[in-house]
Amino acid sequence: MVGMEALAQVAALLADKTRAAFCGALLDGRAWTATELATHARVAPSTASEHLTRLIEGGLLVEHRQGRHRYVSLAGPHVAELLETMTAFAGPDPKPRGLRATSASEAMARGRTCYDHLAGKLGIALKTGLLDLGVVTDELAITPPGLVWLEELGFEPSKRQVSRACLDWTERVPHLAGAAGAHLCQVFFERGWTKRIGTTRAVALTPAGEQGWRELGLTA
Amino acid sequence: MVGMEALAQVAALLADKTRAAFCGALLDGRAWTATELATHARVAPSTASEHLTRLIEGGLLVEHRQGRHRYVSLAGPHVAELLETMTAFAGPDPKPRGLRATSASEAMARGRTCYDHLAGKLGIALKTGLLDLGVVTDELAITPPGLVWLEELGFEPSKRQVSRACLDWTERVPHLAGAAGAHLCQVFFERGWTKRIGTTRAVALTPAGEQGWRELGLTA
DNA sequence: CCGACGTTTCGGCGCGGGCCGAAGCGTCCG
DNA sequence: CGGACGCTTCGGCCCGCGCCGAAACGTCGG
Repeated sequence: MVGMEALAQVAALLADKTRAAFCGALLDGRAWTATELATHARVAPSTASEHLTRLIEGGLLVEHRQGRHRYVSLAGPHVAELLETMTAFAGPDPKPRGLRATSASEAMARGRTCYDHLAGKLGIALKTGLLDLGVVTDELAITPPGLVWLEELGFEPSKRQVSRACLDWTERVPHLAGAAGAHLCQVFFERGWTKRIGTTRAVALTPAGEQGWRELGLTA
Repeated sequence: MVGMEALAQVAALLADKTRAAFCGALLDGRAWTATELATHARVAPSTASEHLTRLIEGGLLVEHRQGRHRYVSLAGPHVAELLETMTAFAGPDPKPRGLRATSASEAMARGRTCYDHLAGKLGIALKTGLLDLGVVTDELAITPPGLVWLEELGFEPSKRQVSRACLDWTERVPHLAGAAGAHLCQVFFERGWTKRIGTTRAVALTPAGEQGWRELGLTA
């Protein structure tokens, strides 16, 4: 037996820094066009096009053509989970250099989306709040009363795993992922409790959000 | 920002099928010598030596020199977890070809170690048994009475995460990993309840093991 | 219908890296 | 002490692949 060829193929897709940068950008959970990604990773459009084709064929990305645009996004939560695990292992990139980059990375540290759930200090605040309320355990499993609490917020269990620990890159502590984390994140956006900062992944709690969280028994 | 270079570096280490095969072999949790791995992956010793150096420098493997031998093993549970996640995503290799290979892979399907815990049908049997006993929840979190049950078997909580779901490659269902899974596996080996088949990763329940499991309330 | 634009295909360049064999070094054992 | 053995280092080969620019195609808007 030799084995592990399938693993090597997936790894090869992520072993190129341009493709890895694409995936990192797509971790915001939104769809990007080919040119946006090319600009972001500083490569020619033709190069980006080839990379995207390979990532799609490898099952990491899905595309969604619209007119002359080619939108791509992560193929699902399982891809986000894969990227999270690998990033948690590899550690974040060092060196945010320059004033602009520094303030941007500070905003990301305060709060951001991690595919479909909240991360950063905001994500940790949510987690500790849920822990105090008894919605989740220390290991981020949903408690029986916690499930009721979630269902009052419109949560419906599905085939997807309810909760999952996702190691926070900046805080170095796990935060809440999985279906429950995604649902809460979605509810917060729908109610205007959280808002994206510009067009980045960074997220902030609005004044309405601070009040809403207090009413739920959470603390920002 | 470009980002994700660290991830790309780790991915590059696993993107080569020879290095991936090394890691796959080491997933049995034991230490292998350089030549054993070279033979296993069908490359020259010189080639293997270079690969090992890179994997060690990358933090995936640790070495342990003993006389003229160079033993290597996975650097820890976090590496096993990384490999599991990637394998779960990539899917197992197809094609076990030949009679010998087929019977070997059937033995692996019946029971094997997955780094430091049980996997295969045996691992799933353990999981469903623990579920029936109320030791773990559906999502593989340890229940409070379950923790007591484990401590009666000599388990001591540590810094390591108590329980974790690990997707079983052959059964396509999660089984118990983490500190609890590792402890149970260790206890079973110590008591002679499980035994390795030859020098492979495959594991079988001994007659003593069947009785022991029954006394604990588990079913094989 | 024409020009701008996003994307794709193709050819070609250059580098990185996986592989081997030969040679050398340290260890073990008779 | 000498030969066998496990491992490493080095040189060299070659393939794969990431990159670009040029050219072509389809879409959109005026």
